[in-house]
Amino acid sequence: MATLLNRRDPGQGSASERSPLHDDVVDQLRQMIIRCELVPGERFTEQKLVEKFGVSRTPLREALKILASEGLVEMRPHRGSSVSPISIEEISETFAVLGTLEEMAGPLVCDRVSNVDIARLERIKDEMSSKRDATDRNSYFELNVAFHQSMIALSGNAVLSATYNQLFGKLQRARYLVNDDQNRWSESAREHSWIMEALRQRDGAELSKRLREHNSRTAQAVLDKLRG
Amino acid sequence: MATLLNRRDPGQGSASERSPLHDDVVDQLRQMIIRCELVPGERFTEQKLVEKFGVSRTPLREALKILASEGLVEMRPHRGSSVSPISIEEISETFAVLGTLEEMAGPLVCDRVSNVDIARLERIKDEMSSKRDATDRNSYFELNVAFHQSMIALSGNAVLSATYNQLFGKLQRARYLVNDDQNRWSESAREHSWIMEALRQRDGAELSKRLREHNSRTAQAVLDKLRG
DNA sequence: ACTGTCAATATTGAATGCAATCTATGTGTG
DNA sequence: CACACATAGATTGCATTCAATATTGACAGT
Repeated sequence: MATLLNRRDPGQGSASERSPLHDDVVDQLRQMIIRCELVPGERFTEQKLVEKFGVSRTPLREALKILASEGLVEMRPHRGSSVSPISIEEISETFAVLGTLEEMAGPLVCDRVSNVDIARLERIKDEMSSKRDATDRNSYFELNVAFHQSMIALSGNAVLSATYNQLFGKLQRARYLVNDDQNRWSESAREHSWIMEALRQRDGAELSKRLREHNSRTAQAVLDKLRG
Repeated sequence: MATLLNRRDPGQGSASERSPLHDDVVDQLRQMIIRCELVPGERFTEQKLVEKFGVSRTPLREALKILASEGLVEMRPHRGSSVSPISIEEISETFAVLGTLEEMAGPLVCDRVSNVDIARLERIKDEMSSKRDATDRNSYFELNVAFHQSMIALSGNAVLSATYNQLFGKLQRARYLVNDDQNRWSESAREHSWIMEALRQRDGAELSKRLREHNSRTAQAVLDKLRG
């Protein structure tokens, strides 16, 4: 059996908190679900997962509970767990809420953002552009997450940020499906530049507008892909 | 959010859909926390809770995990669980996000609401008014939850609704503290009537505005209470 | 007397075993 | 031949046990 126990690096001399076993399982399962290595709707028995991860059922079940609370897994009493199906309706609704949250964030971000923050976002954006070849799909993907979530985090509203991240996570699978579209890819890069421009000028209203535009276009691309 | 789905169905004598043990624990613990019977910040050992609820540690820990994902409980590895402290900052931020979500819901609700829906909301509102004596504080409280959550549910956006409910839940404790203020109570009743009026006229923009106003006033009252 | 270290105890994290429940297969009856 | 029902196997839910970690208190050294 493959026991992949990557404990969080305790190498730092500081009193590092060792992560519980189920955290590893959560991270790995989440990635597998996001990358569609586990087919949406597929039911998995606990036995199978226990063998795959080399842990006992207790931490495994805890992991499933967490993923269920994130909406990636569905658990029905006595009937086992399954990967949540991708619902076009739900994806569409999630994009709508995300758009509203980004719009809310715009002015808040512009009020608080520092030049250092902007530089950091620029770096993420540039790195994203450099990772355009198909080999680095996953890196690009992670950088896109970092870009958007870092942006919203600058609002200073931790609840807003957490809510945003949670909903963003629910879209990851769907985004992943559309992540190989080169046209959308370069279009998205341009939009990121637009967004940064509004941010540099600290124009809250304009930032809101551009974020919403970007959100809307991304939603369109993802939904088209899902339907076609 | 998914916790709202698996409700125990009391009417059916058939044991076809029995709810898991931990659901009861979650419901009871949540109420105790919301009603501040468990002091914020207080740490509880699993042993104590096991004795109190008469279940074993396994379902109890599952319950704690769920409450942790709702933000009512904090769990630190090897250091036990505690009731999340009430942070004024967090309460304030949560109100802000809720206000934005209500604003988003306004037009959606007005586009879809039926006369039957309106009648149901009216009934809730009227019942709320009838429960103004201090003996029925908890009933009033529950009805207020039902009023707001039912309203947002009418948006037809399930993700919006679930997100709203989740954030609303995080505010319950703070609301409970201010729930004995007679002035705010009658003021709130008037605002509910205003809101219903905009709804009956299907004026989405106006509904948004009044929802935000109500949200803002409630936030003010709660935060004043917390600070004073 | 104060502080740092170490052992004893308490408490949580994980694993295993047992009971309850669901699902699938096969049999009998209309 | 279709359908209802019963039984066996599989799977989940819960309880208990074992292991790892944190906390508390005492003791020795400065």
